[in-house]
Formats: sequence, C-alpha cells, structure tokens
Amino acid sequence: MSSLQPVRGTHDLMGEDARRHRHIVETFREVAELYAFREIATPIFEFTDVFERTLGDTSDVVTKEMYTFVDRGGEQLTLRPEMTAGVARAFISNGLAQDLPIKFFGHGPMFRYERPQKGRMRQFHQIDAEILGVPEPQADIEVIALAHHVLSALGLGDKITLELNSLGDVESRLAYRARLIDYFSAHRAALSEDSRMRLERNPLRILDSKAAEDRPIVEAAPAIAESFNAASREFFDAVRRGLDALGIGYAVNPRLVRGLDYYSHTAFEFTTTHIGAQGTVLGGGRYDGLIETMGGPATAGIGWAAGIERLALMVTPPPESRDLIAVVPVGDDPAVQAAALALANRLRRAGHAVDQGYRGNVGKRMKRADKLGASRALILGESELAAGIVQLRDLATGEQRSLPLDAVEAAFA
RNA sequence: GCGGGUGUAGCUCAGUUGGUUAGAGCGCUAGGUUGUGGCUCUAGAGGUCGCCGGUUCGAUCCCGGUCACUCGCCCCA
Repeated sequence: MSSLQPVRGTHDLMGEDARRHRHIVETFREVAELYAFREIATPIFEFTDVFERTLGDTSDVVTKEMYTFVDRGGEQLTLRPEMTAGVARAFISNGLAQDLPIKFFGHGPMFRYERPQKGRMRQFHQIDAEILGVPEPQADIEVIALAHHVLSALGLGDKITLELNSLGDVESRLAYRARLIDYFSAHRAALSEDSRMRLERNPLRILDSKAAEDRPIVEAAPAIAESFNAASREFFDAVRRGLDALGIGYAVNPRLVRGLDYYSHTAFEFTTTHIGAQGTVLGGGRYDGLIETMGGPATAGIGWAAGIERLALMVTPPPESRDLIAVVPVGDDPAVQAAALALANRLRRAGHAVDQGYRGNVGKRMKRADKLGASRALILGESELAAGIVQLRDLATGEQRSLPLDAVEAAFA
C-alpha cells in the first residue's frame, strides 16, 4: 500500500464511478431545463461570514464541520458546506432582485469535516435547485416536482419515499418552539444526554431523535400543526393539494425538521432504506428570511440539494458507449507514420473518436485496440500507402477489406 | 466527537498454532506468431504482510499505540 494516501474522506473518481456521477449530473441538467431553471456555478469558497450568518451559529455544520482558513491576504474563508448560502450571496452581489422570480440549478463539490461513512464524505457533491422571489406555495410544489422528476428519471422511483412537513411561518415556528421548550423541560430528566443538549440549542431536533429513552416523550409531544396560525395552515394545505394534483405521493412526517436554521414553512426529504445509515438522499425547504438576514432585500426562497454520492450508490449507470476507431500504422517507416497521423487527424476532425497507439508492432496495437473496445481498426503499412489504400478490419466479426485512403470518411459517414 | 469490525501484490482474497525463499486467481509485461486483436501455451515483473513501538533467540502472526477503510451513534445530502 502506498504511503501517498488521499485526504481522509476524499475519493478519486474514475471509470464507472465517474460515469455514475456524470449520469446523475447530466440527467439533472436535462430535467432542470424542462422546468426552465438556469444554471449557476458559484465559487467553492466564500467569506466565512456568508455561512456563519446564514446557517445559524448553533448548527453542527457551522460549529464543528466547516473547513475554514485564513488566506495569504488575511481573509477568513470557508470551503462551502452547502450551496444555498452561496447562491443567496450571488443573488445579492449581482443585484438579481431586478429579475425575480428566478430559478437556479447547479452542482459541485461541498466540504464538511465529518467522520466518513458510507454515503458520507468530507468532500462530497451535490445537485441543487433554488427558486427565489416566489412566496406562493406554487414554488414549493414546482421544486418538489422537479426533485421527484429527477429521481424518477434516474430510475429511483420505487426506492425512495417523500416525507413532508411544514415548520410554519416565523410566528408559528417561534410559538411552537416555545411550547416545545416548555414541554421538554418538564421531561428534562428523562431525556437522553444528546437531547438535553438539543434542548438548549435546537429543541426541534429532539423530535427526530433516535434514542430509545426519548421516543415515548417525543410521541406525546405537542404537534407542530397545533401551533400553526391560519396562514401557515393554508400554505401547507396548498402545497399538499398541488402534490396531490401532480400525483406525487408523500407521507406527512410531523417530526421532520431541517438541520440548518434558515428554514420555514415547507420542509421535505426524499429518503431510502437502500444505502445504510444515510437515509436522506435529497432534502430541502423554504427559506424566506435568508436573503434579508444576509443584508439583501426581503426575498422568498425555496430549494433543495441531493447528494450525488448517495444517488450514485443506487443508480444504474448507462453502459459506456462510444464508437471508437483504432488507427494502426505498420512498421516505423516515416512516411507511413505521417500518413497514419494524418488519417487519424482527418477522422477526428470529421467527428470520429480515434485512438492511435504510440508504440509497438501490429500485434501490440491490435491488442490495445481490442482492449479499448474499438469497433474497427484501420491498418496502414508501406504496401497500402503505395497503393493508396488502407485495410479496414471489423473487430467484432474479423472481416477485413481494403478501402481507398481518401474514401475513409465516406465509408464512416 | 463516541463504540464495533478490518488492513497481506494494481484488484479480489488465501496463509503462517511465532521460524529461514509469503501464495492463488484476475490484471500487467515479454515470448510462441519479426504485418493482425479476442482464445490458448510458456516465462517474467510486482510485497518494507498499513505505520511506530513492545514482548521474544526470532514478529506478517502475540501485545500497545497510531493511521486508514468500514459499520453504527451523532449530524446531514
């Protein structure tokens, strides 16, 4: 084993793994364009402040998972742990409030200092979709429909379920939070150690605790819907009616909460039981207060992100398909070498994939052509060159015939 | 950050109750075929047995630590 190891939690992508990633990103791009989303690519690092201000100063991501460093100019920078904050920052930086509503999709690497596990890397990749400037539930519906469409286009329709909840608007959520603190404080002694911690920092998180001792207490906890005001209730109902109209099945999970602080109203996750402990494959929600928090104009927002590595664990990648032609020069006569080079160049310019081996006799080069999966070989030696022809060999059938050198493109058209 | 499992060739894995030259299959290289791939036959290269330390006459094997991977917790996509 080499002493040159990759950084913990990072991974080299090659061969089939690379194809899986590309398949996911390309499928996402195709579907997102059907929904009239436009691509955005923001920097993979931002001023640390961009994330600290938006993700909440009690969230695990901010308090212990960020890759933060000081650059040579003395700036505090952070490798992005998620995409939404960067998109929101770009929205403000570029004055996009003029163009509302706006729909963005993007993808790329994210970084979190976590203990690596199946489907959990320190550098991981997400696909991401955001709608800005639409306070109506139509945006929630569209964004969930897009997620659902992407997952089914990836062939995962029967492996995932949609869980849905509403956190209510800010007023409702604060009211609920207060009720929860009252309730859980009364049961404080019986709670797990983790949950006692959560009581201080993020009481909503106790709701999705897996600790056995928490479960009966959580079961009897007040439901969030009881704290909804009329507007919150109507908003959630509208989202559900929209999903029903689209025939998108979901399960309301009143204990579904989001880890980052900027969410309100709709929260949703697509989950699976197929990839071990990491059940969430795609998660998102509404973040109406985020852009204002960052110093921009009050702007509604909703979006989601999905982990490409997690999707890749479930996806069947399309087979590698390419029609490759091998150009095989015979011998080391300079005129032959030059003619082979020119032939390969002509074919590439005409849009054909061509491999020309760098060395070896005909046997070696044919072997390489076979290994690369070439469908045909063009064999060119001194006698062919003198006659102005080339041998065309079909590598699947073994049939071989000669062809005028200047008729090759026509034969492949 | 916490708990369990695993580290032997490029890959998948044997093996040594502690003993001198650590194996297989696949892959790779070369040759049988100096102008023809797949199949086949032959030969070869490739390992500080993850790393550091301890016990021992002797450690890849036992013990401790460490690093990495992995499963779960936490968290999240």
